[in-house]
Amino acid sequence: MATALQRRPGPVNKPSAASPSAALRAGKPAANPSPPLRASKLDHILACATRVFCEKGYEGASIRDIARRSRVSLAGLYYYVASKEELLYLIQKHSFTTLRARAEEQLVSAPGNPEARLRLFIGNHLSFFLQHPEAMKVLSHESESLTAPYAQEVTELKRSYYRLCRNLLEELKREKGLKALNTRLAVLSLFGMMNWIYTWYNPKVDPEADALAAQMARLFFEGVLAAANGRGRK
Amino acid sequence: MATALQRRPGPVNKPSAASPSAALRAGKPAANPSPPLRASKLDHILACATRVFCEKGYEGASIRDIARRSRVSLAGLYYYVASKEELLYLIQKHSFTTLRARAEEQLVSAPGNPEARLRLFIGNHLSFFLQHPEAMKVLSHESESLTAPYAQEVTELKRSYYRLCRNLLEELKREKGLKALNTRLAVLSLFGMMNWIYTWYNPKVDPEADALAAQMARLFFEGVLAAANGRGRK
DNA sequence: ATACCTATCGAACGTTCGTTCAGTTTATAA
DNA sequence: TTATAAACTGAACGAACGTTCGATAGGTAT
Repeated sequence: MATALQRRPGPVNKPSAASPSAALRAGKPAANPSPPLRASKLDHILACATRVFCEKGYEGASIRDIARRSRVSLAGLYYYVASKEELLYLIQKHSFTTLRARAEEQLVSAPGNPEARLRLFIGNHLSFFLQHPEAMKVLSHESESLTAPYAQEVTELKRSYYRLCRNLLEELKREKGLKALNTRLAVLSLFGMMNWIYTWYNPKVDPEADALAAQMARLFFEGVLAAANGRGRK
Repeated sequence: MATALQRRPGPVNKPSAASPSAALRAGKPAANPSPPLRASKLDHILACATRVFCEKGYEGASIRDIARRSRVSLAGLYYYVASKEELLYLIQKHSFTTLRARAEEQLVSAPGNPEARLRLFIGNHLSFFLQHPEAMKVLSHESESLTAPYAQEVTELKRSYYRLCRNLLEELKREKGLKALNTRLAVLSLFGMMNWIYTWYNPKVDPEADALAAQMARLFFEGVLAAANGRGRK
């Protein structure tokens, strides 16, 4: 999971120690502390950091907030992570990777019909969104908070995910002969609909993921299919 | 323009001085400095603050950044504004107020047809968005950054703007008998499409405001009109 | 001249920030 | 038991933060 990027930037002045996260993920949890934490403490820290970033924003959150929330000492955090920025990077990378992996997983075992495949994509995006609201808010809201070396890799992931969706729409365009369809604009509008959800979704009022996906998909498809041909109304 | 809220919160320990911004806006620019700034220095400061908040985010931006950008000394800023938060508040309030005012202005002198009126609303939102991209990004991105007393007033503005749009859609629903239409979901999806633009819009690649509005409106209407009746496809 | 506002600023206040370091404890291996 | 490395921490570092204060000009009114 850790690429060359993981240890390149940042100070990390003790080159003797191998990547601690790698050491942790390997079988040996080593020490004494309470059983619940042993398995993978980095994951625990990342989960806490996600919630803190979600609540206060990346810049507004302090490392001390995260240390308090995860019940690790301030200095202890730096045993697992090189910097505050790396925390955000790991969160975004992990979220995007699993989001895209799920989408691809659903698509390989799916019908060839472009419209059905797009529906799957939308359903996957929204169900993931509502299953991990904090992570998705951090993904949506802090997309500009990473700098030089970290930002590139996440941007790459984002682009490939966007491309996946746009390719599906372009298949649909070909199949249905929608000459006038601006696929870039349509896909970005679709992402706008979906990613904006974190600003308004209220589980007490709004439908669950499946129904939400169905409604948004219907709105999107009827719009795309009807509007992209002649301008005539229904 | 300044309501009771303007001077209530924050320290402002010199009760003798009247609201400086009010004093400024009144006819007397008073002093010596270069002609271009005299007219309304607060507006100049707000414009600079908007750009800084847009570039670095509210939490990531420092008062010193804004002072440097507006060529006012650090302490000088506090002659015009009580706090950093008031800067954001004034920006958001001003943007929302003029956005809503424009929309209402367009709607009073418009045809009674609900669909045409909604098209006007969308066109107004997008043209304002692309005319003031920095301000709209600050509006979209920093909607959670204000706290107790300030946040309420801006939330109120936002709600009334949202209500304006939703009422238009409910008129359409009634007119066309769209029994199955969830207007809350539809309106929030529309705002999602529109407000997400700040994350991707590129003037070199993407259409201008009018064309953009036309395309998004078409996508939205065809989707709403076709999808809200029976589930049948075209 | 005197008094009084408006507008402005340099310098500092106290606090919080991300990060570091020297040191301690704990678990494993010899 | 002793040596070694992993896991962890209290205390501090320097820098940056939002904000305040005392002082200083210039303009206007008396």
